[in-house]
Amino acid sequence: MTAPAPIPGEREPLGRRDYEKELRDAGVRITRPRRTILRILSETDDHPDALEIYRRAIRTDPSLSLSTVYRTMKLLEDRGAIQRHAFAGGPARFEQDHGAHHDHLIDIDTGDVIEFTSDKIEALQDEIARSLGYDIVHHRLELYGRKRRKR
Amino acid sequence: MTAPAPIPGEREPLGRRDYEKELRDAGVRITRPRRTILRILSETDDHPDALEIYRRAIRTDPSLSLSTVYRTMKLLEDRGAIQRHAFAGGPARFEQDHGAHHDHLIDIDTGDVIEFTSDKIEALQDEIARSLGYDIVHHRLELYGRKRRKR
DNA sequence: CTTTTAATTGCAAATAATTTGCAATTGCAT
DNA sequence: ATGCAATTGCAAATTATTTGCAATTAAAAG
Repeated sequence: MTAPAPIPGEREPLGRRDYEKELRDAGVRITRPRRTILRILSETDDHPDALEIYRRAIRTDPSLSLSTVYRTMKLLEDRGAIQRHAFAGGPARFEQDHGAHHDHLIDIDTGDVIEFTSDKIEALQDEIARSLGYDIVHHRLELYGRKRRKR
Repeated sequence: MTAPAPIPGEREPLGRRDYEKELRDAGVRITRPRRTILRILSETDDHPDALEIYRRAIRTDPSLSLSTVYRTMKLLEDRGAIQRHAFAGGPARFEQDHGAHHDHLIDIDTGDVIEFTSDKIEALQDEIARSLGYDIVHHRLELYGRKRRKR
């Protein structure tokens, strides 16, 4: 399958990592299910969970199984190709790792996820951890909010 | 594990909240299991999960069941008596709601939880959400770290 | 203090999300 | 093309939590 033509006006990442090549070079076999899943991840801008990835995947390859989705997510996470997020009260959701760290604002009404970054917050986090005698290995900052009503 | 240090001059709840009375006044029946669980929560400074609360509870009342722990946690959460935290990759952990909001630093080696607050971070979060057109309903800030080795 | 009765409980079974054992299949180096 | 270890699909297992239901119990009423 060829990648679909880019939709005019749609946001596209500037430089896209070639995960298929990266993985192959790392000695990972590129199988049909993996190719399918990688394509789905590269085509989406949202943060689908495993079941949603599975649903999209079987449109292309009906024999692909949910366990393979889970196994592949694990593999991709370990290789740094994707990020796993456990938002409040729901299944894990995934997104391609596009390099730049960011935090999330989750719309509690729709489940929509908006990404943001704040160097100031990052700096404050480091400062706090240091003052408590710790080094931060990773962190999780999630804002759960509701769209502000115009008034 | 560590409660936030009381800030001198700042208003703090004088004694502990009397949850038993609060709940009774709210029309909640005070049963043996509930009394047991409330006592366990009030006696601990850590963030136990449901199973751990259950284990501690059956030392007092061996007939108490895990489902009752879960049901009681739900009830207490709804009444604002406890807070539920879903730290990365594990079961929900609970703590009595002692009023003051705080965030958590989790020791990735031991599971220990250190509480902290930062007005600056809170303010920045509000600012970010507002700029994205949202009002924050709640948030989650967790730092996962490792104790700094002296050098 | 007994009666009354609806809330609560314990237990087992159900769910939800994810993982795993295993035999069959497949990528890819030869 | 061939061989074989990696990978897959499927079903069953696990983990965390919830729920249906009959039995029990708190607390209101008498």
